[in-house]
Amino acid sequence: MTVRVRIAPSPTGNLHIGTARTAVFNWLFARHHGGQFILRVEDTDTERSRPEFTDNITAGLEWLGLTWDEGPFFQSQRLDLYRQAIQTLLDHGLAYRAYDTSAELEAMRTAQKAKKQAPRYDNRHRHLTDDQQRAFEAEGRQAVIRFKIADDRTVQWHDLVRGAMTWQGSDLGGDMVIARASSVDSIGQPLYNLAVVVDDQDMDITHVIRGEDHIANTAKQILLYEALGGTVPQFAHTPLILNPSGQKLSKRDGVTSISDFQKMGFTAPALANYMTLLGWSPPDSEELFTLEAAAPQFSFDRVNKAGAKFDWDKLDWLNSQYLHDRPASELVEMLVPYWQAAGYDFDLEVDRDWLTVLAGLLGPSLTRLSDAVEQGRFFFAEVMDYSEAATKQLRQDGVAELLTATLGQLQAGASLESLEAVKALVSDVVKAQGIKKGLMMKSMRAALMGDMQGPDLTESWLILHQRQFDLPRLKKAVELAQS
RNA sequence: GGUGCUGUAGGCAAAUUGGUAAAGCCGUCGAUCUUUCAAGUCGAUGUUUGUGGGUUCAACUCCCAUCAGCACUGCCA
Repeated sequence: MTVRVRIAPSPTGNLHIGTARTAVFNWLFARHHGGQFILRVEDTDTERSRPEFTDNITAGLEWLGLTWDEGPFFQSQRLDLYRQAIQTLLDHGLAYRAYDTSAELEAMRTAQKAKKQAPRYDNRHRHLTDDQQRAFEAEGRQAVIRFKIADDRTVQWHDLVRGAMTWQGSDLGGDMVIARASSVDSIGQPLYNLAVVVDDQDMDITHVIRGEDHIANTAKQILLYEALGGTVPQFAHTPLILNPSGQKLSKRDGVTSISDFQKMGFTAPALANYMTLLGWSPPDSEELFTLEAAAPQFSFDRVNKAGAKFDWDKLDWLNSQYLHDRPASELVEMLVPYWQAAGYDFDLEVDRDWLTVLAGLLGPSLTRLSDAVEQGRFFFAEVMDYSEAATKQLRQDGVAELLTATLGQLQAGASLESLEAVKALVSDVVKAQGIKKGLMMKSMRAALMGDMQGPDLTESWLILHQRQFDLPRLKKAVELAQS
């Protein structure tokens, strides 16, 4: 039997990192076993589901490289299937209509809480007589459909991550609602637990891999599988991703959606790599890998049981590792959108080579792609402001002369076609002025960059020279040095 | 309140069936390289596996108790 797994996001928000990590594990497991990875959009909640979220989710999965083999399927298009299943349960006496109003249910729960009892449906409508039913209908009440859960039933399964799991029927909250309220001659909107089981069965899902917040649902779903006469898949409940205080990472924790990470300048391979490391550890302890490389090694034996706190430092480090490895030609493609968004002045067509060199210069010092905005800022404008430290440097003894001499060479048409030429010019000035190279370099850094730190000076100078920004900057620096 | 799950250094984690705990990574600190920053390289730092018992020659691994955290407890998914 081939492995078939699925990711079943609900389009009630953008692709969340928790969902994405679950998708990663599913994808890895499918790839490892040469199985299929299916995308199913769980949009049975028509109130909260939105098409733009579906778009965000599919785009995010694609961006991460989590390509699916089948789908996307939409639950909203499969309602007949669910209604048939519900009808079957009704016909077999495994489900029934309950006429409780929300006020009645609320009153029941508050009473239970007051008595320090666990809130649960007390199955009060499980054995309604025909007369009672007609009476409720006469009142104009609608009915939900509840699936019977026997209190004395014990549900057990072997979880691929957690091992033996046991759940008592009485702890499942009473007979569960599987269809929303509707008039008695119809079946209302099917609910999550029912739809999931029908779909997983219909799609021949062999392994259900999801977050551990679904453990209680699993017990309920197993009962539904049995009632519907299908084989029960295997389950793997993965640990949750936690915030710094140890709670399930949620929207309240700030950045949690994949598209946000993307905007912030994280690369897909680094993010995917990091998500894989959250809860799983590779057998060879090599922590830098692609999803493709991880797949052959992936198994639930090495998935941790405890939740994992999200760590920005490590994500940053992973991202920087990917960035430092990228060739300039590849890097420039990733950086250009950020420079464009920042409104920097360049023409992609004519400046491509120049931009590529710049990307190569900045690459090794980038942590996030967005860092290229700040780090690249002064390459895109003819002149810039001078920092305090730079100004101080420019006003040191001998600096005005040194800059004037350099300026003179440039104006005399000194050619700066290569790094060697720049270096030659530097040593010429150093020799002629009888100064230390350090003073020359620091002063030129101050003059050209307006700051005392930044990327390699020689390379930066060459890049600036290609845009003819070095001359005006030098002029301005001389003025500053003499003031 | 109930049920379930989890508990190894600041974070992620490793440790085949009990057999020298903390490998590896991030972080932090330092050194080094360099015109600077970052990167890189090298080195240092963390201390007994939530706690208390028990079984055993031997326990992170097994048993009991206890504490804490988290998750779930919807006509959301």
